Amino acid sequence: MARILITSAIPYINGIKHLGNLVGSQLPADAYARFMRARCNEVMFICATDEHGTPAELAAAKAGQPVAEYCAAMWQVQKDLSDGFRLSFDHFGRSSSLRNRALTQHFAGRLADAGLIREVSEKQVYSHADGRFLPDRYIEGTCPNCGYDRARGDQCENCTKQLDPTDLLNPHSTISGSTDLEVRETKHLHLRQSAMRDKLSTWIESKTDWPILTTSIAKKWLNDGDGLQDRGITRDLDWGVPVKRGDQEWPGMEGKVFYVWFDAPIEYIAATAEWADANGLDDSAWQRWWRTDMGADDVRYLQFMGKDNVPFHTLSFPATIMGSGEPWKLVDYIKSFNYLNYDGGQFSTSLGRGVFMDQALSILPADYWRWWLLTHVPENSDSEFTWENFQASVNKDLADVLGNFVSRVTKFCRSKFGEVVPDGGAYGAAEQAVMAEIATRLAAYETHMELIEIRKATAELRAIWVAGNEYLQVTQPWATFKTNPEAAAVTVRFALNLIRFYAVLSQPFIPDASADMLSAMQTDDDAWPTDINAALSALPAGHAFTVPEVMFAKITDEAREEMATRFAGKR
RNA sequence: GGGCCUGUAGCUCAGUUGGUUAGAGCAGAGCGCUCAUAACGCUUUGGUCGUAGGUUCGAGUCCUACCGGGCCUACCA
Repeated sequence: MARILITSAIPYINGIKHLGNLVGSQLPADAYARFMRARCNEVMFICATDEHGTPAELAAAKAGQPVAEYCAAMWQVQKDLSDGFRLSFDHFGRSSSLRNRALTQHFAGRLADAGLIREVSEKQVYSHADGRFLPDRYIEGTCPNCGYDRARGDQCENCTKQLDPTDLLNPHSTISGSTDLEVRETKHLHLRQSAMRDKLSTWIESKTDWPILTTSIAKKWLNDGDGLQDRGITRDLDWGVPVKRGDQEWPGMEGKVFYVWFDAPIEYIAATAEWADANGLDDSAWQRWWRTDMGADDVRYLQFMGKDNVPFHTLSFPATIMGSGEPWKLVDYIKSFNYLNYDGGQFSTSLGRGVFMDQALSILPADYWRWWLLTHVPENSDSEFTWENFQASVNKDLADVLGNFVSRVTKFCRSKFGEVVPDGGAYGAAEQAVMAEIATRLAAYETHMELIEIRKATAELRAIWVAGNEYLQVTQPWATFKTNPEAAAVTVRFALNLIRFYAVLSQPFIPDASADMLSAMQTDDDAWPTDINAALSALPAGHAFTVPEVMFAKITDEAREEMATRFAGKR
């Protein structure tokens, strides 16, 4: 039994996430966590909301709520949705927790003690009307290079020239529209990532088994231009972790907070501490996952994230961990994902384009979405959601191949033998042949999951379902029942056992359907199979079962067309 | 501008260190079955592997150029 720590990138607090966000980290992480638990490993699966930063403050203002109140409400919304999608986090934390506040301040203090923090005086744009400093992209004006009148302070979208806010002609705040802006001197802390460049580079170079997507992004940042740059880790905001040096005040930093990207990854650790607190456990309970001097030396730690998160997880956060000089657990494997597009374009939160998590659950059960998303997870390149593909995939795989298998077997048995596993005869050549095929495919499925090749694993699982239908075609119990009822009994007994077996193997991907199958088979034996023969004999003759309701209703053409229209844009 | 990823059947994708006739699922065609959600099974039609060169006994795989798609480029997170 291994100990496996899994973290999913933490979703930002300002609204409901779309399916592209879900499939880019939380969902594949969940399938992996479920698989690893099923294999009897000790798993700690952590997620949280990322609550700090300017967008949260603005979203709260727009909602007319204090930011803390807004975040608390949105945390509950996101928590309910993650429950709705059956995301099996051991804890779903909040980056605004006191645990994270203390840990973030602790890390900053350690980094300062190690000489890895320097104070930098820089010029920032202050908006009097908004009463705040403005991040570069919240300032718009006319591009001095091309004359485009909606160029942002960080870059002109029209000519792609990189800009400073002070370069813009006629700059104004995108929040209030005010032109009453002023450049002010302000002091900030920078993390001296450049001082750790060689150490980080050596570490990344050693990770030869990581996805190319992960390492190529890290190497780009390490080697581009003058190499890895220092990074500001504080902001002039109200909402965030107050800047402190450990538990001491930090002279000159009064009223400032840490930058979200500094405290967000630390929340992985803090959320595990929150988990311990919530379960009435002491500090050693979470430290054994995170401190290599307190039991975490045998932990395997995996992170799941979209590609946009890679620089922070391969460089900034490791710099924080390494720079602390304390024995914190470093990540062992980073699985990164490309993007999911929506029907020829991108999902867009601002335009309301695509399907959002709350809408998805209001239309169809979680398993439908989980199955489609996990069979199309963008592991190698961006992938695309279309309603036609979704309908075809779900109807064929879930309704026809799996659902109908359960239906035909249980209904046939009920009509010929009653609602009990039939007695008589013994498994023969046909059953052995199926078990041989399944054993091969199960091994492939397990290997793919261990390597986090989710798509390939789903393909094997589907093939295992198909094997059940092939088996029925070969043995034809509806025919043998007329001449040799005992042969039909063997077939049905084996097929009923396949249903339980499918429930166990399918659980990482479609947990609700899996539970329904177990319930219909009236068993709670969900042990992962090690001996195929034994696993397919778990339900003995005489064992009672029930015929389940239709497990997966099909998506009709009319419903598909209606949904395609409804989600085309403007939420 | 720079960097990275990507282009394989109508669609979605596999193709391990270059090695016989390039695979799967869906869609299409034909046949079979009738227990089942008009479900299932079998067979089968589709590809000069983005284009043009090159290396090699041999290239989907390696190199170069070009074309198309995408991402990143450090103050959104």
